[in-house]
Amino acid sequence: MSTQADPTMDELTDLVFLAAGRLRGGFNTAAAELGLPPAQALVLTNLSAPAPMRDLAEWLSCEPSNVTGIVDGLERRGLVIRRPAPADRRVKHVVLTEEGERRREELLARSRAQARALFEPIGPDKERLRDLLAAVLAGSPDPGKGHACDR
Amino acid sequence: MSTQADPTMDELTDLVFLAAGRLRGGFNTAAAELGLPPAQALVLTNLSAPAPMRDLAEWLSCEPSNVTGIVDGLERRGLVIRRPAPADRRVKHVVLTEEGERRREELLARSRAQARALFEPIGPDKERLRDLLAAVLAGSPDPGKGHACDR
DNA sequence: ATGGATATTTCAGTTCCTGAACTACTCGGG
DNA sequence: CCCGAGTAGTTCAGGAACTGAAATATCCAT
Repeated sequence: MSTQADPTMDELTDLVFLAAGRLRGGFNTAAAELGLPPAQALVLTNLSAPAPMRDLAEWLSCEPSNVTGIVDGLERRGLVIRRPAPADRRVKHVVLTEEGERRREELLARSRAQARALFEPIGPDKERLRDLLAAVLAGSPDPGKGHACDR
Repeated sequence: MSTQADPTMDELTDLVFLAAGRLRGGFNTAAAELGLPPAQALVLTNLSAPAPMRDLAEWLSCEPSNVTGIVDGLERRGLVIRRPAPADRRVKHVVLTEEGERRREELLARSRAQARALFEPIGPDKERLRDLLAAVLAGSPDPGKGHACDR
């Protein structure tokens, strides 16, 4: 296993970060326009259905104690409520309000528009790019601490 | 310009975020092992040569006032000093100390190792992936606020 | 009923980040 | 030479994200 510099590899990591940065920049801008800080907006996108705090923490790759604060913010803004799960009253489901649903749709729409604009240049090669990235990610298991935050 | 859902596009954005998340997770872990918070580690990697605060802010896509705090942290840790530029005494160059240089090398080594591990699965297709991403990024200009932070 | 797990919260402490106001310096024109 | 416009950096107040440890409430198996 060589430890030499690998220019292609370095370019590749830079490009992945740059591409993610563009997407994230667009997402954060869209979130800000809707009056949402990044982490709260990120959680919102993940609420296609009610979800326990625990799942959100796992999805965000962060400590559960952190999720408390983020969901507090969403609750303050009236976009979400906590509903104790009937089956197990320890767990609380985070559920979108009507306003939360609206805000989420708007956020997704804007986010997708950003993505479309970014990937426009390669047009037909979209599938090829997707397959390559999928192969990369299928390769090694998630080592945790991915930290989706600041999408 | 259609506003319909585009499954390929959505997969693509998810994959880019996932890939970036893996890299970032590895980077943050490496940084933590070296006793550095993410943003400070990130700045460290960008100091291949002394740089004015201004340039760092631009590279990070953040406000100059933010860089002050980050560089303060690096200075507290003795990894960096501020040196007024002789040509223009308004600007301060951020310069690595000996220890800073060592820490930077170690950080880069670990970061590159992570990247190698991640991209291993696609082996020979590395170049193809790089070219596709390069094409994507060459397409539209940087709208700013990319926020490289939390690499 | 007891005790060991699990879900969430609370709290203290750090880091990151913005926007506005401020200091220090540069540089061109009168 | 001095003045004013512009630029680099800092300071300050405030918000948001994050961790780790300790506390609370609940579940479940014995």
